[in-house]
Amino acid sequence: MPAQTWLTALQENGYRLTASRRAVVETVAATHRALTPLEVFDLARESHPELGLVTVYRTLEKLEELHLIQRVHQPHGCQAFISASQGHQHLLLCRKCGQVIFFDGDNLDGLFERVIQDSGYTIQEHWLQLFGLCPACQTTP
Amino acid sequence: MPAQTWLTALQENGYRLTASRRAVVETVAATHRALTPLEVFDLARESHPELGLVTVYRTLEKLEELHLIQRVHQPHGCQAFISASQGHQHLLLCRKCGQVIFFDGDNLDGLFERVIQDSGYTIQEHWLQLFGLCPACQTTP
DNA sequence: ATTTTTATTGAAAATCTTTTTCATTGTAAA
DNA sequence: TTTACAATGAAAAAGATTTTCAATAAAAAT
Repeated sequence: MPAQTWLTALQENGYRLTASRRAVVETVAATHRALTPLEVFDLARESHPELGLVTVYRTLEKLEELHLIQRVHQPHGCQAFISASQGHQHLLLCRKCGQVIFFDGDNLDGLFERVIQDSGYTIQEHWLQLFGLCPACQTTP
Repeated sequence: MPAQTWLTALQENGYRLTASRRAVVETVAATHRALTPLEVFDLARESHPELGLVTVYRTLEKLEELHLIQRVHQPHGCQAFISASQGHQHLLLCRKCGQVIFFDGDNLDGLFERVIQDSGYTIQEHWLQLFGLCPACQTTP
């Protein structure tokens, strides 16, 4: 949502502010579902037709590096991105419309503890994603 | 591990038993880390040099369809597969050597319940993956 | 304001991965 | 055996992503 925040973040990290980047950022920030690079390209070109696909790839790369967006993994593919508003969050995706909502799962610690005990592994990172139907898509068949 | 079981499963589902399929199945069944199609190809060709990459793709597709293998999602890519021994399981991956172990997380139900309440979504499926270091890789820097 | 420096851009080409096509081969059923 | 047709591998096609490069534009220096 906060397109301006992202632009500022890019600038603060030594990246220049360009019309192309602005178009990409505004597109991703305004969309509440995961978008592939090609989808970003098509949407962003509506407001900035000169945009090149390469720039979309490069901008998404930087946004991911700054943790402003995160990759969404789905059975069909894993090249879609969505705004990663606040820190580490888990995803709940609607299988029909693609709408994504975030939630945090604080109570995973007990499980992790058990797995660490049993396996001898150290745990550095985790992914949790749920798939289902959003309220709207439950009613429309 | 049970290469023969997989071959039987393929046969029972109307697929023919060929030397190429055997080579792919044995390779995946014998490996305890996720393999990409290309890695399967290279490994399987050691014992069956006539194997074509296309057949690897096609065989992996069938094994996945029969739930004998499952896709492993990692930051670097999501085209790797690993044996899916028993039903739905969660993954714990070593970031250094790639070794994968499975665990089940029965106590996620409370979390799911809360998310269902809060979001209004129905939940059909979930993915949980942990990343860390296996005991061996913790000591070798 | 103007100039200078240099990151960024988009088009085209190159790379990689995956899928399709198709004539040939090999498996399983008759 | 013979027959039917699923499965194969090579080559081509299709897609996705990355690299190259000359031109451009943003920010810094003047």
